[in-house]
Amino acid sequence: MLRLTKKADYGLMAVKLLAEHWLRQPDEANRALSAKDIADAYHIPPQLLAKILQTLARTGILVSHAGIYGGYSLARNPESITAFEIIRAIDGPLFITSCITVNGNCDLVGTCTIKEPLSKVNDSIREVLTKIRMIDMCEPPVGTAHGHEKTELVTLDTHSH
Amino acid sequence: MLRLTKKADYGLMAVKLLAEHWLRQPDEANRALSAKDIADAYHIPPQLLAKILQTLARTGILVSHAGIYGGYSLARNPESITAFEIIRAIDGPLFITSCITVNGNCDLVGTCTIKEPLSKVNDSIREVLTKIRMIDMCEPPVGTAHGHEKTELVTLDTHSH
DNA sequence: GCTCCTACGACCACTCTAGTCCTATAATCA
DNA sequence: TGATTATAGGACTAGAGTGGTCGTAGGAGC
Repeated sequence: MLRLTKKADYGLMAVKLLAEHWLRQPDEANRALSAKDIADAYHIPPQLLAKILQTLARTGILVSHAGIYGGYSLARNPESITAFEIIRAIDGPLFITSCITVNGNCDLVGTCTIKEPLSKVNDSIREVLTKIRMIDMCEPPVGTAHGHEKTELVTLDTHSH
Repeated sequence: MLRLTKKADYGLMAVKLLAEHWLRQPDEANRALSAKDIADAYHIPPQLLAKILQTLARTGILVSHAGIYGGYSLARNPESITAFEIIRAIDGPLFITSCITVNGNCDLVGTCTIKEPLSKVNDSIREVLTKIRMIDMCEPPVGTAHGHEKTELVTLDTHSH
């Protein structure tokens, strides 16, 4: 239950990578990564990721640059971009129940009695997601200093199966 | 995004009604309501609700009584039943990302970098839902006293768009 | 034995998700 | 100018999940 779509997952991963790239590139010029670069890094279908990045660009979270050496980069610095923004841009507005919709419609107008208690859950989730800034999701040790390997990012999948 | 299924909605509404019924019926005998009673009260498809209630009975949240004057009633008192239990019984376990699954599987094993930050979101949501007890969702003033209107619950849809 | 209820498997229409394909357009470089 | 590399976005599709129905079996009370 309550699963995000894969698109939102992909979007978060992409923006996280762009944020890390941003932190490693002090000059504004080289901050762009192409959709294909990001897709390759995570083994995501490139065309699908491209669409997601386009959506994020349309929302103003990313900026796009067409042409050779083009790609996507953050529109703002990664401190001001929250997980909530990204998820909402991709998956649409947050409504935990079928009752609560953009215009307040409900199939069960008048008979639904759980709308009010669950709208608090709504708010809580939004709050939690808003507190997660992209900079918080980046790898802490700044990277370039001591032979930062990409594979180091993979630390917590010690699962079987 | 992050919407519960209608089944979970229905389940919550049903258990809420059963909880209120429980509070109004001091004697254990008359605490059961049939699936049809509840479905009629909320204009929910009766057969669908029946399945939901069966699921909740199988999970131990409700107890069922076949035969005439049968139906469903709470298996425990409404203070000890949480929204989380009900939702999980109906919609399955809580995993916000496609990455986090029951056995830790991930399509993107090794490349997914957002699993760890989002598992905290997972925990937060679980905590919020666990704090909501069914008794908290019941109408406070015992209801029958002063012409209690259902429509009063609908208060927070002042959205445009 | 009749009636009212739960129990449950099978089935179906519909929507959403994830992904592909194709064409158009913009920017850079030789 | 033309080739290349990139974004932009519409059309489409297989498959999964959701919401709901139908039919049948069986338990309980009168």
